[in-house]
Amino acid sequence: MDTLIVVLGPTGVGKSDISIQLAKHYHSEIISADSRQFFRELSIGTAVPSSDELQMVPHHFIQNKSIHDYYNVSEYEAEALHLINELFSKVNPVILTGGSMLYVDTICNGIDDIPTVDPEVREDVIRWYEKNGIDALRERLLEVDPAYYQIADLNNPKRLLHAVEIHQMTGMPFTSFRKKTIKERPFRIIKLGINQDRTVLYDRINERVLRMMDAGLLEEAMSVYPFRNLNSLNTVGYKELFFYLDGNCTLEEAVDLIQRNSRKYARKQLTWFRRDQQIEWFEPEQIQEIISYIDQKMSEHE
RNA sequence: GGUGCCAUAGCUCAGUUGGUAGAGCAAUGGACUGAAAAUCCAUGUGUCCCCGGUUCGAUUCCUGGUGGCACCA
Repeated sequence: MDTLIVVLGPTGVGKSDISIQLAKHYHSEIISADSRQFFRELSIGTAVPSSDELQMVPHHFIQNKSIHDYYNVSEYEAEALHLINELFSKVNPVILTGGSMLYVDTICNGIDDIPTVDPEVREDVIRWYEKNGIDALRERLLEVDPAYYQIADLNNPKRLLHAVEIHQMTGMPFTSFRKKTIKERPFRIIKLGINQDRTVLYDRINERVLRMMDAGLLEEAMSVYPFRNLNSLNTVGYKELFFYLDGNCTLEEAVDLIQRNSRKYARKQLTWFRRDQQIEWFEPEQIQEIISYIDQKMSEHE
């Protein structure tokens, strides 16, 4: 039976390492589910695997896009699923690894078919919101999609904006597209969570940020500084350095902030993963246990 | 050695005209369907440095101690 092994866990825990070991062991290939490693202009701050590592095992969805490209989870779902099926013709299992919760979830459970919003519509709705404020946005949502108004996070402008822009573009309420149906996949999914003691993880994250700075993160940030308003650059490790380059804080403060925001990101990832009962958790050094777990799972109802 | 100031949450500090205390940051929990490393929500009990005194009651006032800082020798 075709099997997708999903390696997930907080940033900095060592997912790449484990994925590479697994890929070597199973003669497999790695698909990244990391929403910032897609961008070829970013490498130090997104901790993409080293060129040595990339040569050891074939990787996919690493630096295959530009920061200037529009990209979203749905496109990723289509492209990644296509590739997964292609890979199954030559390797099994296939390994999916990455910390972007929504992206991982989309591969495992699918995402509803919601129209992509035209850039003009998006611009228009954002301008309207900036002019009229969040109260008006709520009222507008209540008018065009009362069902969503009931369940939406009314403090979160992004949620409200999306529902409104979908309506403006299609004339249909957002909830008529948002079914939250779970798509059945034609392959088995084994979810491996990698985690470790929080203080050890935080130390690792803090050190990794310092190593990124030594490796030239500031120079990398400067090279994309002209485009700092792009969504793809609203990213930990870059936004803080832009803040420094704008003259709003010292470099030391910016590095501090990167460390703190990385820790917060790790915590947020753990919050998301915690509720997923299908995940089997391991420590980073338990590679042997992980392999036996996979073998055991793969031998079940062949 | 003398004098003065300070000691309160993990950190920086506020405050209680005497009725056992609260901000920022850190930390923690949660939400999440095309911007997701994004965005949004929630959570503050701590020997108020120690011993003693005054008081119905002391973290607050007083004596002494300990530690830190500053100035004078």
